[in-house]
Amino acid sequence: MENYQMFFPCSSTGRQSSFPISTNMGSSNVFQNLQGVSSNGTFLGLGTENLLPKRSAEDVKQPADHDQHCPVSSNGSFAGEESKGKQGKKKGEIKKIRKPRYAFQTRSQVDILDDGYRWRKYGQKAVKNNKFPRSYYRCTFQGCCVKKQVQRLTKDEGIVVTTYEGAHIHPIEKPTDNFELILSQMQIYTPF
DNA sequence: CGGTTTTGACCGGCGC
DNA sequence: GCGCCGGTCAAAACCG
Repeated sequence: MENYQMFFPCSSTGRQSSFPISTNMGSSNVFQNLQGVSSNGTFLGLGTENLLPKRSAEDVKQPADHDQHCPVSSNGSFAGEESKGKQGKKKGEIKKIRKPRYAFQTRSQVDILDDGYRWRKYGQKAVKNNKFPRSYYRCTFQGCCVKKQVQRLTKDEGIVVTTYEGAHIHPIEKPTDNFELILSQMQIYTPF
């Protein structure tokens, strides 16, 4: 892996903090950060807000008390119980609760950034106004339903946009290289 | 042989 | 109601 440049939208404080992690910080790289990337309607509602229909905004009493109500069976085919009727529109009281999503841009040659977790790809879609497909990944740890999607920008194909959804319920399984170090430094520099 | 990727189908939300 | 679109499913292929 080479040099990373990450931009974190931290809207909890109202502003957004961005700091590059790079070996060539000197180069002028002023990327629009994620909440502005929606110019083509590709990425919407990023940040710490829940992507909920606005009418159910008051129903969101439990933001993240127990994230792991995702039924993950052992062999990857999650939601295995409940029969498998996909069209059966199972009991409707459990609404689809969107977890907050966090995204950052990375300048990298490769799409797959080794962040220490193990991911399984479960989908890939072509997106409008973008010649690169978007890949959908899910954390393979049992009970952990963190998802991420990876997409390369058309405007600058050296940039990979990674969007995380949810929080891991387990430590990093495969601490590789210095990414853990980078993460620790990020916590140090984070202004809260 | 078990886990992962691929890929077309399917589903729900939303705008018209 | 219909069609578009983003997201997910799941079976088959792939791979170690």
